Amino acid sequence: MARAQAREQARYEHTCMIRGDGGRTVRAVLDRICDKWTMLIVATLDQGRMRFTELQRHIPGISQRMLTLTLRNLERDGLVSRTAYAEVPPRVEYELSPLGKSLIPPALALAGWAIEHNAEILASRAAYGAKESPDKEQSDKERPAVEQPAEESAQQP
Amino acid sequence: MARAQAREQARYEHTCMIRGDGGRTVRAVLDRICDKWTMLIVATLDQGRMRFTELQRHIPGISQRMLTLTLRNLERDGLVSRTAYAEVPPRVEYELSPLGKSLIPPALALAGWAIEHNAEILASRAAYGAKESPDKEQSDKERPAVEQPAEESAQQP
DNA sequence: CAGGATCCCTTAGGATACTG
DNA sequence: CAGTATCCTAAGGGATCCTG
Repeated sequence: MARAQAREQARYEHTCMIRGDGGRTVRAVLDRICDKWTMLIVATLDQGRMRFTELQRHIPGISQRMLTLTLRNLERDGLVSRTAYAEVPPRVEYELSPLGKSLIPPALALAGWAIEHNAEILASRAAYGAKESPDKEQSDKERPAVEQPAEESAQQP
Repeated sequence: MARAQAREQARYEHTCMIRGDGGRTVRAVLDRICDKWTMLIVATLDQGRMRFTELQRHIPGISQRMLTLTLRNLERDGLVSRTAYAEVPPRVEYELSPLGKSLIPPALALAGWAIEHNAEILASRAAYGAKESPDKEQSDKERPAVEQPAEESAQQP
């Protein structure tokens, strides 16, 4: 399995990323930022410091395992700071560090792009699905993608 | 396994992303953009139209399977356009669509952030590793992360 | 409450071989 | 050359149970 290692190396070594630096930096950051939850947590914490359970409630789909894990990584990278109060019912609060906050603007840039071009993407996918497989119209379930779930009623059960 | 579905739904439904829209759009885009190769391909194609093999050479670690797959997704989402020439040795060229190009600036924003704050992150991780587990100093291999592989000699074999 | 420890399953993605 | 088809592994991540 040294092969895999080599590949990873190559990915880092090579200079084919958003030009600006070699690209490894960017690659690394993306790897870090792009797991299922990091961005969500950062975005949520951007609304203010919060404690564990609170976070969990603000981020619907997350499991406490993943919350813990991701928070740990963020803490370790210096994006969020963790403060534990030595109280009887334990209380721990998380908060975006300045570094963490600095991630928000670029993130917003991406968000902006997403919002702005969402429709085009949807259209493109529709077109693509239509022309490529007109018969096998099970083109749904292919990928949840960007389609709004038709906000039935935003009320929770 | 309807549970998993429910979770996914929740993730999309909920309004806790980079505020601006509900967040589902962003969530979706991130999901789409953040796999291992999408950004790399987009960045590479930003340097000009390219054919399959060329791309493969420009993106070291990628397998042709992943190249194909990711390209297909990008094409389908309208980020890249594919042109096949009916020639004897088949030739296919890929190129960023306007939509695809529009992704570059926000991507650069993120890249900029990465480059700018790389050092801080590294420092934080070093500090974290040092204080949390001073004995088990196998803190390497934890994550390749952002550390430059000490560009031994950028010459390929 | 805030998490650590386990178990387990799904999936991204690499390796390899085959075709038009 | 530009893929498609298979097979298979590592790992991301969910569910659960347990504790200070």
